[in-house]
Amino acid sequence: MSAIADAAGVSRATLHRYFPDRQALIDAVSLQAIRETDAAVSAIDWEGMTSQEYLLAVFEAVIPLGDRYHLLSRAPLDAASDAVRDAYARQLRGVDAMVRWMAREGLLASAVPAAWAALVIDALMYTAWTAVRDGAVAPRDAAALACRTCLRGLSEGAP
Amino acid sequence: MSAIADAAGVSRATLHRYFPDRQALIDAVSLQAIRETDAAVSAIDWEGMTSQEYLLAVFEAVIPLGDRYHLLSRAPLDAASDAVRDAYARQLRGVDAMVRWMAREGLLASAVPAAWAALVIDALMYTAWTAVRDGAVAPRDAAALACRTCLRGLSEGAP
DNA sequence: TCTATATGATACACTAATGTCTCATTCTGA
DNA sequence: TCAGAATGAGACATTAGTGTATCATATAGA
Repeated sequence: MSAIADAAGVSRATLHRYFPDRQALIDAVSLQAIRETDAAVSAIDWEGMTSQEYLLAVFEAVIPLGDRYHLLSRAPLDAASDAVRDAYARQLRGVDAMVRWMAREGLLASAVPAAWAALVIDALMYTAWTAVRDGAVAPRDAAALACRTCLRGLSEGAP
Repeated sequence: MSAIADAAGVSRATLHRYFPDRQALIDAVSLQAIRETDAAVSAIDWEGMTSQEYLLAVFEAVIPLGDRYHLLSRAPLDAASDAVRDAYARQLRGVDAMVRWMAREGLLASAVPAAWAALVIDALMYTAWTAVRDGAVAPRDAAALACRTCLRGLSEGAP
């Protein structure tokens, strides 16, 4: 809390006035992250898109928001408020819906369970962000690389 | 430390006799995890294997060891001892070597940087383990799924 | 059996962090 | 200008956790 107050250029007392305790702050930051992500994804006009194009658009929209989730990944979800848990569950359902769309368009190999596809999409989003952050991949390439890795990785065919 | 001592069926005092402080314990567990992984990977007889077969064998050997790394992922690496940092760097070089082998055999698309390939392999190993742990994927399928996702995801071709 | 070693239980000092409170100061808007 | 609101600085009590030390007991091996 001290470090956060310092980084915000604010005294610790003021921080506690806005967020009574630690968990309230974490909840607020979590909700903010989820809302930003929702907004970025909702802004995509998917009319007339294939699911491939949509997936790429989602990667492009979400990867730059990776820093919102970085610290949050250490915050135990079961300590969060109901609002945060609900919002998070909604996000997961969004990924599932995308996977079902991909499946309808025949982009999922029969050997690939939907649950695995959703996990891979999540994991590659996070990996793409860390790759950009650490300079392993150029920011302009990250979304295309991650999207391509998902699409080919999950689709039918050999190898 | 108290929780660990309890889980080990040992008093906190005894725990401190074996590991003087917290960091010593984390270092010991880290080294153990890395050595177990090294042993599992070294046990693979890669003579006459293609890099594809080798990658599958590595996934099969390493995924069951995921729990060794789970808690460690929260331990800041720069607080670790030199021995741990060295061992970890060696492991990363091992992944790089595997990626170079795959590249020599033409399994890496020209659009896919080696650094991205290494990150994807790492990420999917961890994802496969969590998928098994959470029951999203059957243990016997995990390695094949992750390996397949890597190989197709990183290789040349459309989509 | 006897001795050395390992362990458990417990107490202790110390640190870091959290959350609360008070009071003086600053700023903001009518 | 002036009143109300926001902030900063600092003190305070509380808690959790860490590492150390001590002593009695249990255990194993010669």
